Amino acid sequence: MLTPRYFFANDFKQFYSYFLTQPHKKRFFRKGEFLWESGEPFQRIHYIISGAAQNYMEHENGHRKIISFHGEGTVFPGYHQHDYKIEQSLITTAVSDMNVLEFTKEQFRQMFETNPQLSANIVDWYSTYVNRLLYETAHQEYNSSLTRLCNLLYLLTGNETDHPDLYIDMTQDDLSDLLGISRIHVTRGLSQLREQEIILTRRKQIEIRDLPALTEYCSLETL
Amino acid sequence: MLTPRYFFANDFKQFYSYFLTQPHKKRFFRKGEFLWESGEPFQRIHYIISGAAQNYMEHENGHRKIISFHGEGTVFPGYHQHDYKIEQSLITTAVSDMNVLEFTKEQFRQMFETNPQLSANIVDWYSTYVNRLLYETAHQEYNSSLTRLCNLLYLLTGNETDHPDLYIDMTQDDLSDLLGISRIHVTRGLSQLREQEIILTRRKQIEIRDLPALTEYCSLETL
DNA sequence: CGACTCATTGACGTAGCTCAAGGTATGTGG
DNA sequence: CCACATACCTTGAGCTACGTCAATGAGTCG
Repeated sequence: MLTPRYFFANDFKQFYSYFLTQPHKKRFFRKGEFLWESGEPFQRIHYIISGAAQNYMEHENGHRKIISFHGEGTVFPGYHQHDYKIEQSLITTAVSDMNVLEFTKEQFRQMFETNPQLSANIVDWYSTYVNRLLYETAHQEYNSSLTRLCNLLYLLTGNETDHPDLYIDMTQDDLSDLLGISRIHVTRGLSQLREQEIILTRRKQIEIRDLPALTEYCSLETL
Repeated sequence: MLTPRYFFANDFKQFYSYFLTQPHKKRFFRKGEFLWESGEPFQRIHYIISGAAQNYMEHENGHRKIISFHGEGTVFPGYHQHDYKIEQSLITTAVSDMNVLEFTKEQFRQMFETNPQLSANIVDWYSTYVNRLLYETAHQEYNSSLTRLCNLLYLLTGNETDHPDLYIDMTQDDLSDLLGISRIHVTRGLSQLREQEIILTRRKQIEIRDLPALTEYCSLETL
C-alpha cells in the first residue's frame, strides 16, 4: 500500500540500457541550471543518470510552490502530448550537478509506441504523481499546519523503506514552499517539535530524534 | 493551450466500439449508487455510456473534497497497477442514472497492452488529471477565497468551448466541497458577485449574467 | 401542511499571515 | 585568519481572512 512521495528515483532504472540504444543527447547540468525554464512550453524529457532536480511553480503573486524532486534513475517530466497553460509557470532546476539523457517529445513518443513495458511504466509513474497531488489537494488541505508539517517530515524520511532517513537536508524555506505555509509558521512548528525533543534543527537540516513521537502528530491517512 | 477541467467527458469516445468487442460487463447504476465504495481497493474501471459520476474523498475529520466529475464517453478511474493507501478514502457515486461498461483491472490491462492508441489516450488522460490537480495545489492554494470561487465558476462554464454554459447546476455545498472553502464563505462570495449583477443565485443553480466581469476577478493563470 | 434541503446573514473566535528586529552559522576577500 | 557579507533561523506583536455557531428565510416534495 503506497504512501505519497515527494522524491522520485529509480522508477525507470530498468530502462537505462534501453534508453542508451535509442536516439538521445547526453547532457550535463550544473547545480542551479534550468532543465525547463519558466515560460517555455514542455519540450524535452530527461532520464536522470546522476544528480537531482527540483520542480516548482511560480505563482503570479510571487509565491513559490515546490512540487517534487527527481533523482537518479527516473524520468521527468512525464511524457504526454497536450499543451497545458499551467506548464508555462513550471520550472525545473538542478539541485546538484546532473548527468542526463535528453529526449525530444518526438523521440520519446517513438519509444512509448514501440516499447509496451515502457508505456506501462509511464502510466505507473503518472499514477504515483497523481497520488502525491491527491494527497495534498484532498487531504493535507484540511490538516492544521502542525499536522501538515509532521506529515511531510514523516514522508520525507522515506517511511516505506526499512531504513528511514532521519536527516532531512532542506532549508526551512524549502519546507515552507513544499507545504504552502509561511516560513515563520514552519519555524514555529519546528520549535514546538524541538521543545519536545522530537527533532533537532540546524542549518539546512532537520534531524528526527524520535520518529514514533513524530508519528503521533501525523494524520491517519499518512501512516 | 489547455486549462484545468473538473468535468471529464468524451475523451475515450473513439474507443466505444472497440470496448464493446472486448470482454466486459454491462452495468446500470441508479443515481446515488456507489461505483467505488470507501474502504474498497481500486478494482474495476468503467467506461461511461450515459450519466455522470462524482469522485470525492472523505477526510478523517469529516470534510468532504470533491475531486472531479466524469460523464459520457470517458473512463474512470484511470488504469494503473499499484495500490495506494489514499484510494481507501476515495468514493465514486452516480450523480444521475448511469449506463456503463465495467472492466476488471486485468481486462483493462489486456487492452492497454494490445492497443497502443488506447495506451496513448490513457497517458493523455492522466496528464489532464495531473493538470487539474497541479492547478489546485500550486495555484489556487495561493488565491483568496473570492478569486478561487471566480476561477472555479469560470472554469465550470467550459471556457474552452465557443458556447460557454452560463448555468451551473450545483448546490453551494458542492461548490464548497470543490473549493475547500466553508459553505458560508462561498455564500458570502456569491452574494458579493450577485450585488454586482455578475451572477444570479437560485436553488441548486448559479447563473452567470456577466462573464466578462467575472473574468476580471479571475487570476491570470486561469484565463 | 409539515418536513426536508438549500441559501442567507450576523456575531464572534482563531489559525496562520505579515512586519519587524535580532541571532547564528557559513563563506569570501583582503 | 580576521572581518564582513550573506544566508538561514528564531521570536514577538498585531492583523485579518476565513472558520464556526446560531438564527432565519425560502424553495420543494410527499
